[in-house]
This record gives sequence, C-alpha cells and structure tokens, in this order.
Amino acid sequence: MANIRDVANHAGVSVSSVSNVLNGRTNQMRPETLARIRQSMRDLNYLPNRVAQQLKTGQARMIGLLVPSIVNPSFAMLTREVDRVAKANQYRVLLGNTYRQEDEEKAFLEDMFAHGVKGVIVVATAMDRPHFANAARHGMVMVNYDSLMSVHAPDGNPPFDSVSMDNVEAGRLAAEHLIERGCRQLVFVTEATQLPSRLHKIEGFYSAVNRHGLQESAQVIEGKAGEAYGDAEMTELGRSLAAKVLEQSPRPDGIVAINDAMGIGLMAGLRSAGIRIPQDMSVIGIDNIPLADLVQPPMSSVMPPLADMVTMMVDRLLTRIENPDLTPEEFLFVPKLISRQSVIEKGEP
Amino acid sequence: MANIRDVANHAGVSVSSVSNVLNGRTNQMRPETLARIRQSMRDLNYLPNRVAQQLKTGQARMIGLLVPSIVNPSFAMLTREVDRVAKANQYRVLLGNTYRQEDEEKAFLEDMFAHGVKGVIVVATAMDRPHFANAARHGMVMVNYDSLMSVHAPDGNPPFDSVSMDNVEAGRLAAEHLIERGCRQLVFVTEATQLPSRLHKIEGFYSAVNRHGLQESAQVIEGKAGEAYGDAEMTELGRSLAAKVLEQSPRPDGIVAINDAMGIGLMAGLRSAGIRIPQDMSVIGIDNIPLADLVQPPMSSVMPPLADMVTMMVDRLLTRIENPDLTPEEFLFVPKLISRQSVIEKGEP
DNA sequence: TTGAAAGCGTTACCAC
DNA sequence: GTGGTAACGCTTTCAA
Repeated sequence: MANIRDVANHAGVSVSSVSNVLNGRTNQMRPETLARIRQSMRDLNYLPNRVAQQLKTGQARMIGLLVPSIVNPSFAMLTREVDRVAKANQYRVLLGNTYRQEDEEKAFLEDMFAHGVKGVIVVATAMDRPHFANAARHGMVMVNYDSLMSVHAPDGNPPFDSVSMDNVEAGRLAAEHLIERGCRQLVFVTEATQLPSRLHKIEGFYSAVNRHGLQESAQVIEGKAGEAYGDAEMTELGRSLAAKVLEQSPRPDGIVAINDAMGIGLMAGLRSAGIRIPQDMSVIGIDNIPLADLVQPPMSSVMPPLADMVTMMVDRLLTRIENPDLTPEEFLFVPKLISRQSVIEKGEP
Repeated sequence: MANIRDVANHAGVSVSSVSNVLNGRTNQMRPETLARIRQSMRDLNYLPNRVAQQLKTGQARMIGLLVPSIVNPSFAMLTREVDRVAKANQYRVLLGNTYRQEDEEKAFLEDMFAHGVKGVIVVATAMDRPHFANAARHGMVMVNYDSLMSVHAPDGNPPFDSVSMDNVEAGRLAAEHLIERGCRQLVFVTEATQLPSRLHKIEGFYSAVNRHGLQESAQVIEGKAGEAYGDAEMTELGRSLAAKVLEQSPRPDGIVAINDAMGIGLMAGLRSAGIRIPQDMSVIGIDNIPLADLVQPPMSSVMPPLADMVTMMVDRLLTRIENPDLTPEEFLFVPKLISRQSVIEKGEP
C-alpha cells in the first residue's frame, strides 16, 4: 500500500502538500501542483490510512451501534438505516449486541474508547445504568434511541440526547383507529416490564379511550416475557395472552398490541381459538416491522418515521462530537398509521 | 485518558516495561515490578489505545462483515453469531450492507483497507467479481459464506476460503423427508437467479427424487424476484408462485422451498387459495429462520449448523491473517432436518 | 505557495 | 530485567 510519502515523492512535492489536498486545503494551491498530486494518488492507488489519521486527529470515522439483539427485526431495520446514513457521512458502523446485559454494554463502550470511536447510538436500553454516565463523563457522545428518560438532571436538562417516536401519539393513533372503525371494547396488550416507551403508549391509548367516553370498557392486559430477547419471546407471549383476552366479558372487539411481534403472536393465538380477524376482533400493532405485512391477515400497525429518526441521530452524534458542550435534547417523531387487514372495515358487521 | 507514558511514570518504570506487560512478555520480569505496573494501570483506569497499537502492528482487532442486507433474518442470525465469536477472540465487527451492489462492495473493501482491517467475511455474493480478487492480491483475507465457487484456479485450489452448508445435502434432506412422509408429486420452488447454492439444492432435490423413481412427477418452478433484497421480496415471490404451483396437474402434494422466506410466502399464497397445509399440501423450507416457528402452521425446515460454521469462518480468518500463505480451502457443513407441522404426518390422509 | 519537523500512543529492537 | 528510541502514516504549525 502506497503511503503519503510515496505520493509526495511521485509527485515531486512535500508530504504537507499531499496532506493539504487530502484535507481540502487546495484554495491556495497552484492548480498544476494539485493536478500532479491527484494524478500521483491515482497512479499509486493511494488510500489514506485512516488509522494514522485517527491517531493524529482523534477522529475515528466510525460510530458504534449498540442494540439488544440484531436478530430482532426492528433493530435490524434500524441498523440498516444507521449504516445508510453513516455511509452518507463517510462513517462506518461498529455493531454490538448486548442482550440487555450490563457487562456487554460496558465492554462495548470500553472497546469504543480503545478504538477511538467517539459516538455511539444506544438502542432501547436502561440509560440510567452508571456506565453510560461514566462514559459520557469521559467524552463519549451518545444518542439514545427509543427510551426517553423520565428523570432529568436538576438543571432540567435530560442527561443524554434522545430520539424517539412519540409513543403517546402512537398509542393514541392505534386506539383512535380502532374506535373510528367501530370497536368499543378496547384492550391494550403489553409486556409487564415498565419501560418509559411502554408507559407512554398506554397513556396515549387511554387518552383516546377517554375522549370517546369508553374508559369503563377499556383495559390493559399484561404478561411477563422470559429472559431472552429476540422477538420469539415477545411473539410467544402474545400467543399466550390470547387466552387472557378471551376470558374478558364482554368480549373485547379491538386490541392494541404494544408492538408488532406481540400482535402477531396474539393473532396466532386468537385464530387457534377460533376467532376470526378482523370480523370477530380487530388487532393493531405498533412498530411496523416487515413481518406485519406477511402474516395472515396482514396486520395494521403504527409506523415510526425511521429514516428521519436515524438521520437525526447520526446528525446529532456528529454535531456533538464536534461540539460536546451542546446541551442534550430530546427529539420526538410523529408516527403514522399503516392500515392493513387486521382491523375491521367500517360498517362491516 | 491515560496513556502508556502516564502508566510508566506512575509506576516509576519505562514505557517499554509497560508495553511488555501489555503484550504478555512478563516471564523475565520481577514480580514486584509487574505488580506495580498492573496496579498503576488500574489506578489510572488505563485502556491501551488500539488505534496506536494498530498503526504500529498493522493489526486491527476488527473484522469486516459484508452482507447483502442485515434485514434478512438469515443474515441477522449470522451477524449475531459472528459478533459472538469475534468478541470471544477480542475482535469487533464492522458491518456493511451491499444490497448485492458491486459499488457498495468495492467501497466497503476500500474502507476496510483504510481502517487497517485485514479480514472480511463475505456473505453469499458473487465472489468472482474482480474487486474481490483484487483485494485479495493486496493482502485482504476473505472467507466466503455460502457461495461455493464452481471455478477453481488452474492449480485446482479454490480462490478463496469458503464455508457453506452442504446445499446438495440440504436439498436432498428436504425432498427425502417429504417422500418419506408419503408425498409423491414433488415441486422445488426457487428464485430464478442461478447462484451456486441454489443449483446445489436443486441437485440434492433431484438426487432424492431419482432415488425413489419419482423423476417423472417432480419439477422445479421458478420466478424472478425484484431488484431489492430483504426477505419481503422473497416472501412476495413465494406468495405469487403459489398460483403457478396450483396450475400443475396432477396437483403437487409436497413442496421444497429454496429458503424459508419463500416457503412462508408460498404457504400464505396457498392458504389464500383454500389449500390446507399440511393436509392438502406439505411445505418445507431451507435455512430455519426464527420466523419459521412463528407462522401457522410452524414450517419444517433444514437447518445449517450456524454456530459451528461461524466459528470456522472466524478461526480461518484469524489464522490466515497470521499466515496468509495457507492455501484456501472449502468447508462443508452438514445440515439437519427440523420437523414442524407444515409436512403431513405419515399415514395422515 | 510549499516544505520541515514535531508529535499522536504504541511496539520492538538493542543497549545496558 | 529494564530503559532509550526509532518508527508506524498522518496532520498541523511555523518558517521560508
């Protein structure tokens, strides 16, 4: 591999001049010198050594992406978007799976320090764990995806940048849609662990229910998923919660599932129990994973504007790497209803 | 961040000594010196700077993973395994999505060179594209996953290391299973693009069919998927191929799908047409993605021993980084049948 | 407009 | 056993 010195020799200039063109400082440069250097780079097939650049500048041109599990389709979609936006900014993505394990998170952050990575996108995890604050104190910039924190610092500022779907709005949208289509006995089905995003969805659900005076007949049904992650557990939980839903009397006619994986499991469970969807019961999920469109019937869902959210996250990350003193902010994105066939048509019996 | 010099000062030794303990050259060292250095590292919260190590040694402790699309669940599972095994070897994973685009592949390889990454796992893509040979010539070590090449160099050696499921065996296993369960009108459903892995599966399918004298009634049905990747397209294609399957007369009673995504789409399409699975028709996929267990009925499939395959790939990669002159080899792994409910029980009508 | 040289944090060779 | 130091490839300040 040719290095900057080879290029300089080949072009008959000094290393500095080559470095100048690498870094866009070509305004003061005689055009023919510039041309000669460019040509030499091409001749020698020169690729600047990022490692050396990095050692010098401290800039890694890599960002970390820490997800609970890449096997979860929501996070896989997110990862693809992050890769896309990072690439557009000439960055590459270092991936880490944590399975929500604290020591995996810690090890990942340490490796990011060691590799000179300055920015990490942290997905849907408990940001109040001390190693995050610790990493921040040592200059790691982090943006959180989808776990808005409830506790803020005494100055009223959130501790980290955070990008989320407006979960209240998501829950509201889902419930409104069911009500608008004629459902009156509403249920919100969720996993028992109380994450902020989940509480917000429930809040939105109730705001729609109350607005229509349906609070008497609405309720939340929850179950506890196993340890592991991936969506298999979530789907299984959904399947098992079908029984609980069917115990209710009067029988519910509209169900909001906390996420698509749960909704899909629920539909499977209901169908095994002889329930027709959407004729007997309507189901809507939240997240809009590709699978929602592949099950029978295709499941309606509430979709976060993923591309915009990821663009914001990467922008924020790169901006704050430049300017670490920006006060953290929380960004909320408005979700959209995706109507498929798991919710009854208006006027359908 | 403390550096090696800080540690040396704090411990009252030279940088070299600290470096020696970093690199395990402690045999000659006075135990108390060693202890003092270790203590200083802890006191200062020292993390060796991998970037500097890398600049010096050329060793990145990162491997690249190039997949068509992380959104495809097979590749997501693969990625998780690669992350796991890499971590066990103190490596991190740089991820790239190519959407099977040549320029994305090229850009990724260039970035790997620039970042000092010496080894890349290349997934399921046309390894005969010239930039791969080119990268190899410049010292990049690559292991291919799941696209055994048909053309070998004149010396009889394959051009790259390659780790694959035994696709012939996979196709054979799937067909044998259907036959064993009583199916007689067999169809193999596939995407039209001829990848080596696909041809091998078809070959295995026919070997089983021939062995049982069913060649007259067996056939391959194919359709062309759109540009994009991800499994949505594959699933859609499966759904649309249901019609083609139903056109056949006599009607098929056992179907092997080239992969699970296609099989799931196919089952959906067949069901919409009123076919009961497995009573009217049996379906088996290949790959065993998590989703196979979540659809209705859960789909039987042929499972590659993913963990073993990934361990082999990473081992090979790290070994060849050390010793680039090893001649490339091809490794084949025997798949296993996973029986679920999409294939008729023996003796069932 | 171009060049010389110091320095980023580490390794490894060679002295002592 | 331990320490001094050149070198990895680049950026950037300062001088010419």
